[in-house]
Order: sequence, then C-alpha cells, then structure tokens
Amino acid sequence: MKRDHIPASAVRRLSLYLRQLESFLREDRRTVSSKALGEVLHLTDAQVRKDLAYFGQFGHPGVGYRVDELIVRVRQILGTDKICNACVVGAGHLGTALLAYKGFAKRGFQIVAVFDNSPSKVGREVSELGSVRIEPLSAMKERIRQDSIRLGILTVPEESAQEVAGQMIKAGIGGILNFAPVWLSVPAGYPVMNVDLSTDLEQLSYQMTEMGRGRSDGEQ
Amino acid sequence: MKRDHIPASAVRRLSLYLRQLESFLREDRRTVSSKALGEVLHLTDAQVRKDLAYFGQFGHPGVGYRVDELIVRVRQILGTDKICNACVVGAGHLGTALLAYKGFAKRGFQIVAVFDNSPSKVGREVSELGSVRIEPLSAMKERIRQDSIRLGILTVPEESAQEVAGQMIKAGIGGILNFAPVWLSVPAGYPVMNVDLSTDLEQLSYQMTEMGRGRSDGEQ
DNA sequence: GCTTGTGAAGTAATTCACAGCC
DNA sequence: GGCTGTGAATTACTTCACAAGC
Repeated sequence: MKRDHIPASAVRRLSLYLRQLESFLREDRRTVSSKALGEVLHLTDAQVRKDLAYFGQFGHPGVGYRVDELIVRVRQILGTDKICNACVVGAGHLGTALLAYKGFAKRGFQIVAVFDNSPSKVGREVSELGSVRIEPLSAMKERIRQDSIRLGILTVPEESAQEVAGQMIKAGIGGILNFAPVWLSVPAGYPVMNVDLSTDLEQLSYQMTEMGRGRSDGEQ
Repeated sequence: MKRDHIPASAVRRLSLYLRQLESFLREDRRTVSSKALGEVLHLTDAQVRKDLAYFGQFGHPGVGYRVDELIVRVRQILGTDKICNACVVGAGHLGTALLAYKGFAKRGFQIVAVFDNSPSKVGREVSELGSVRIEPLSAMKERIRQDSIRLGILTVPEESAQEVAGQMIKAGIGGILNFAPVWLSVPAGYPVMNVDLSTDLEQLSYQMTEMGRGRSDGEQ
C-alpha cells in the first residue's frame, strides 16, 4: 500500500485506537479484530483496517490484531513510545490547569516547565502536582536545551500569541499546541495543533440550534 | 442551493469567519470579499463562498459581503445571537480554569453555575471572576430551570463521565461540551462536542515525528 | 470457520470556471 | 473593472467486496 499521503482524520483515529487498545490490555484481552475495535469506537471495520494499513501490516488474518503488539506499533507511529518533555507558556488559568491535568502524563507527555513574562507571576510556584516554578520567557531557550523540552503548550492571550510563538520557535521548541484563537504564522511544515474552545462551543450551539429548528412544534 | 446536508467542516469554518469579521468590524471595515476573508484564514475564495452559500445568499455581487450584516447572519446560524447560559460540571483544575476563561464570555457564553459532588468542593466559592459557589449535582436540575442554563461543560474524570452526562441530560441540559476522553452514549441527535486534549497532543507528536522522519540526515 | 489487506466503487468535500450582476 | 453563487470537475475520503491466509 502506498503511504504517500495519509489523511489527517486517519491519524486522529489512531489516537482513539491506541486508547481503546490500552483499555483492552488492562482487561487482559490478547487480540482484537477490526470489527470489535471499530464497534466500540463507532467506526466500520473497513475504516479501522484501512487506517492501520496506511502505516503497515500489523494484523494477522483469521486472528485479528495482537493488542500488545499493536499498541507498541501505534505508539511508535505517533511518537509517544518515549516520554516527551513539554512546557506551558502562559501561566494563566488555563495554563496552570493544564499543568495539573493528569491526562497528559498518562499519555507520555511530561510538563517540566512553565513560562510567563508577567512580573507578578515569575518566581511563583505552581504547586498543583510537582511544584514547578514559573520562569520568565528569557529563561526558555536555556531550559529547553537543558531539559530536552520538545513541545510547547501556548496559553497566552491572543494579542501576544504570535509574538510568543515566534520566541518559542527561536528557543528551539519542536511543536506548538496552540490555545490562542489565532492562526499562527510559522515556518512551512512546522508542527502546530490548534485547540479552539470558543469554536467548539459554537459548534455545539449550532447543533443545538439545528435540533431546535428540526422540531416543528415550539420550544419544550 | 440545496441545504439538505451541510458538512461539519463548513460549520466549523463559520466560527472562524465570524471571528475574523468581528475583527474587521473593529477596524471599521465595511465590506469584505470572499477572497480577502479567505486570505487571512488561509482558505480559497471558493471555499468561503460555498460555505456561506450553504446557509443563504448573503453577498452582493461586485461588492462582497457587508461585514456588519454578515456578522448578524452568521450569529443567527450559529445560535450565538443571544447570550447562552452555561454550567461547568466537575470543579477540578480544568473546570475551574474554564470558569475563569474570558474567551467564552466574549463569544456569548456565560457560565453561571458549577457543580461537583466531591464533599470537599461543594460550598466552596470559585472566586476567579464572578464568585460562583460550587453546588452538588443534586441541585443541577433546579438550577438549570431557574437560570435557563442550556449548555453544560463536562470536566469530570473519565470514569464518571458517562454517568454524569446521563444526569445532565436528565436535568434538562440542551448540549454537552465533553472534555472526558470517552465516547458519550446519548440519545440520537443529542448535541455533544468532544474536546480531546490528549488526542490533540498526540496529533502534534505525530506531526513532529513525521517532520523528523522527513529529513534524511540525522537528528539535529 | 474467521480475519486481514487492498483494489474498485461509491460518497463527500473542495476547487474550478463562468454566467449574471454591480 | 469587480464580485457572488453555483453547476461541473476534481480531489479526498470511506465503504464494499473479495482474494489470500490462519
């Protein structure tokens, strides 16, 4: 199978497969078929097989996929087979909440530093979990080098997002998870993922409105 | 133009159009062409026109779209033309951070209540912005009725997410923004939007790995 | 029997290109 | 000159269906 281009939606589902496989492993399940894996995730068996086939031949005809084996493979593909150090840039409410969020560590992302330029925040300890001290952005470059930080979580206000993103890239961060509602201008091919909570709420609002429009009788 | 089915991606872009239009309005821009709007958002002009055309004929040939007019229309479509009351369910780090997040209010979503069943949290005030008191889930139904809360932001641990979602629906919430990494089982057509931060980080990790794989020389 | 991997078919989304209008 | 709205063409994605293997 040609892997020249892999749809982003397939990569996104890969994460879901991994999570479900890990859940199966905890239940001591040894193998799983594309049908079974698809069923719990509300996907067709063909979808599951095609997604996995983009990356190689991991299955065993007549048997299915070996859970432990596939977990290893998918982690390799996603690059989460080793722990990845991350930092939070912007120590506001969202930034400090993400610092304490256990879900990241569970999936191999360890937040080891927080940066913020506000004088009232620098030096303060965020003691939610591992007690991390907030450092100024000027310390970022050195910290990234010392702690091999590969990934940055950007949670500054939208006004400064572009400027700060530039500093992060210059400091050597390998990719940015951007929570600011702006399209970051970065070098071609540079890894960025946008999380846009307001847009998500608006999508929800649309769905709610649609459902309302669908019913011909009044509000209930 | 038939509007029988509108792609979800078109609705998602509608939010981006709205945000950009609001920015244009602040700059006193009166009209905008699909080309100009598309350029700042890195979309083709045809994409912009087709997206908007799913919902009606809002443009003026030879002129473009009138900014103020289009803002009103898009808000109507998304259902954000009036303020929508929301609540947070799960007063952990993420939940309380979202409570304080100004971005929601900016787009017409007002968080007026927080619920949590943990005895250590109930009764505590989250004074980040408007000082909201944490209430037990048992108070949810009554609160939703009294304050016309339409939308719930679910930030409980994944183990209890399904159970709590069920309680929210029973209590009369009109839609759920779900931060738990589980596929919520809800009545058919019931509005749910999932925010999956771990998956987002994994997508980013994949992009970073891919870029690394792309270079034929070693790690740099 | 059951299951994968994959070309072929089908469906959905995007882009093209142009008629019609300002 | 400019621009929108939209069928047609293209591209991308998903599902089907079956040969090959356990």
